[in-house]
Amino acid sequence: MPELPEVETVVRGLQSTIVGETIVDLEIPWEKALQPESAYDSLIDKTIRRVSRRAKFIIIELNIGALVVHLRMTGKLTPVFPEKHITVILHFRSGNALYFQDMRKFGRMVYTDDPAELVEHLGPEPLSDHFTPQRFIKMLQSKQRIIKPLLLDQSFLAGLGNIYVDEALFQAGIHPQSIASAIPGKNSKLLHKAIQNILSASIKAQGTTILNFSHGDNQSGTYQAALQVYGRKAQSCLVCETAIEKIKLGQRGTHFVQIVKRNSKQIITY
DNA sequence: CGGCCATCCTGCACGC
DNA sequence: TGCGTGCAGGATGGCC
Repeated sequence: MPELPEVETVVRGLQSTIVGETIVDLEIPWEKALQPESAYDSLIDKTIRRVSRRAKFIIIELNIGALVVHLRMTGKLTPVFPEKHITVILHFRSGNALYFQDMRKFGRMVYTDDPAELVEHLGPEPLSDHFTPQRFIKMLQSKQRIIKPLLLDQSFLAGLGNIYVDEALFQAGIHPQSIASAIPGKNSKLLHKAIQNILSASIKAQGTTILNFSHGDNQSGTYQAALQVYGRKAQSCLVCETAIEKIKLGQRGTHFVQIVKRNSKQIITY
């Protein structure tokens, strides 16, 4: 499922393929995927000026307004014709096209005059200069919530999903059920560093590809090879050989190990 | 405010 | 082989 690094990878691809294209027609095989209803008319004859990202949202700026896209679980934006699960097609004057493909149909495209409004509820970007360790420590200190669901809350911190949250907590040696405000500053700082390191490394690897759906020359990332705990239930921890546990936390599969013995590092519940 | 649940969807793994 | 069931999950919204 696309999280920040995967969306960043998609955006970089789009920047070199669709900027400058003018939309001349649309096909909408799955009506719900494009909103509002008036979007069809709004998009005709619009030219793509720039493509950017805010957390997991893709912002396709047009000469008037913008198309804000969220891929959710299984959405993909590709210039290559996908055989199945197409929800929206943008046809360009050049003859090229952009296909919105989404097996589970959760993804959405929204045309808006004011894209900023659609992303104003989001917390800080984890890789921005504004997201300092000091700020993160303060953010955690003010929350009595369980750390894992808190990190998944996009209004708290924007861009992390289930995979990278499990990985970051493991790397920082913090139990996913810890109460945020009880985590010592020193460990919050480690978590901040883990979040940034993991996201940066994953962007470099062009993201994580967990589910590859048979055929499809999808541009797949390689970060899955670097995952330490996600999807490794009952396998042994790569640091200490303890079996990785999987529990349900806030309705999400959650992977962790109780104790990491080597380096005398321990997964601690605060 | 936080916790919990349902909703949206489909494909796949599983048991029989 | 094929059927039924459960599970996966990002975001939102309703309820307590």
